[in-house]
Amino acid sequence: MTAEPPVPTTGDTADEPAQRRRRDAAETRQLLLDAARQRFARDGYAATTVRDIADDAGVNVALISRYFTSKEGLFEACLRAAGDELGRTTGQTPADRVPEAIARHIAGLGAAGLSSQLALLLRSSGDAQADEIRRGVLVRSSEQLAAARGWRPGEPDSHQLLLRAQMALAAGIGVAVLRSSIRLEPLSSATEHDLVGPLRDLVDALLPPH
Amino acid sequence: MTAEPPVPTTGDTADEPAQRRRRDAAETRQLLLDAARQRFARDGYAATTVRDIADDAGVNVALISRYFTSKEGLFEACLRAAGDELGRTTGQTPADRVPEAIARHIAGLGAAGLSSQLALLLRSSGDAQADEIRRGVLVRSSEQLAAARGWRPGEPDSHQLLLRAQMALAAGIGVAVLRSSIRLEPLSSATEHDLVGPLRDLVDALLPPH
DNA sequence: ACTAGATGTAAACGTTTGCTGACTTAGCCA
DNA sequence: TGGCTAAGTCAGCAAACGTTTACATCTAGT
Repeated sequence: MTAEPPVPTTGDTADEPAQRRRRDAAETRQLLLDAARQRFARDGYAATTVRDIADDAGVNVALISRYFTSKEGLFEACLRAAGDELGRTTGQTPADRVPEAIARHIAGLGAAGLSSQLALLLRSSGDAQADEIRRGVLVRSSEQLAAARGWRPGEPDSHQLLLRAQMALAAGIGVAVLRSSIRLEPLSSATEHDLVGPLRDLVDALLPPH
Repeated sequence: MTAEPPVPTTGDTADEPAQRRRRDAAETRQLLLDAARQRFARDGYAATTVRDIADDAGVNVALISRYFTSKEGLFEACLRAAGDELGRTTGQTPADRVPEAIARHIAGLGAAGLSSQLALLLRSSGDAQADEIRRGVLVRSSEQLAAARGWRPGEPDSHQLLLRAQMALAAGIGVAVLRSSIRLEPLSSATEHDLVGPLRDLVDALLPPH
C-alpha cells in the first residue's frame, strides 16, 4: 500500500496563497482532481489515461499513484466529490425548486462546470467499489428528490414515487450527457433559460407536487 | 469496406441452434454482432476488449478483423444495427403510441434485449466516424419523435419542440442506462408495466399531444 | 546553516491491448 | 476422389497502458 496521502500541514485552510508555492501537495492533489473529473466525465473511465490527466494538470504521472493510490482511487475521489457537491446543491434547495436547481446544474457552463459532475455518474468504471459509491450517490439523490414529493422510506404505496424520482434523475443525467459528451444539437447549445421550462414540466409530470 | 460474406441460405429465420453448421460466415458475423452489442452497451467501448467479445461469441479473435476490419468497425456496425432497429420500431408505431413503444424498448428483457440498443447510444467511443453515426441516429430519432407532435423542419417557432423531443429521448436513454448498466434499484427491476405509466406522463409533459 | 522528510522527476517495468501473417481445416463442386 | 476456396486457428508483434523504482530537489524546523 501507499502511505496515506500526506495531509499538508500548511495551516492556510482559509486564506488563499496569491501565488502557488512551488511545492504544494494540497494544490497538486486538487489540480489532479479537477483534471480527472473533466476527463472522466467527457471521455469515460476506460478511455481516459493517467497520462492524459497528469498532462492536463501539468503534473507528473507518478503523483497520481502517490496521492490517490491508483487510477481507480482517483476515480472514486472524483465520484465522492461529485456526490458531495450534488448533495450540497439539492440539499440547500427548497423542495419545490429542485427542478430549477437541477436545470442550473445541467446548464452550468458545459465541460468546466457542474454539468460534468452529473455526467460523471453515468460513466462506467468496471471497478466494484467505484460502482458502489456511484450507486450510493444515485440512491441518495433519488431518495432526496422523492422525499421532497412525499415519499417516506418503507411505505409500500409510495414505492412508485421512488421509481419516478429515479426516472427524473435518469432524465437529468441523460440530458447532461447528451449535452456535454455527445453534443447533440440543439440540446447542446441550449441555455439554462431554455432548459428550465421543459425540465420543470418533466419533473412535475413525474412527481406531482402534493 | 469489408466484402460481404455470402449469406448462406439457411432458411431458419428464427434464430435456432438447429445445430449450426460448423462453418457459417453469416452466423459467425451475427454472433459477434450480438456479443459486441451487449458488451459495448454494458461496459462501454473502451472498457470492452476484442478478446472479450470473441470469447462471448465463442469465436476466434482474428475473425473480428476479418468481418469488421477493426474494433471500431464492429462498434459502428452495432450502432447502425441499433439505429435501424430503433427506427423500425418507432416508424411502425402510430404517433400517439410512441411512448409505449419506447417503454417497451426500455423494459425489454434487460441486457439481452432491445434495451441495450438504447444504452449503446450513450457509450463513448472516441472514434470520429462512430460519433457521427451516433449523432445521426439521435438526430433522426428526435426529429421523428418531434414530428409526431407537430414539429416541421425549418419552422422556427417549433424549435422548442425539437429541443423537448431530444430531452425526452435523453430521458429514455438515461433510464435505459441506469437500468441495464448501473442497475439502480428499484428502477432496474421495474417491469414494462411499471415503466409505461411514468414514461407516458414524461413524454406527454414534454410533448403535449396536439 | 544543516538536515530530515516532503514533494516532484525520469525511466523503466510487466501486462494487456488491437491487430496481423502464416497456417490448418472444412465444405463444395467437378 | 481430389482439389480449390472459404472459414477458422494460432502465435506473436508493436504500442500503450497503469504502476513502481530509484533518484533529485525543495521546504520547514532547529
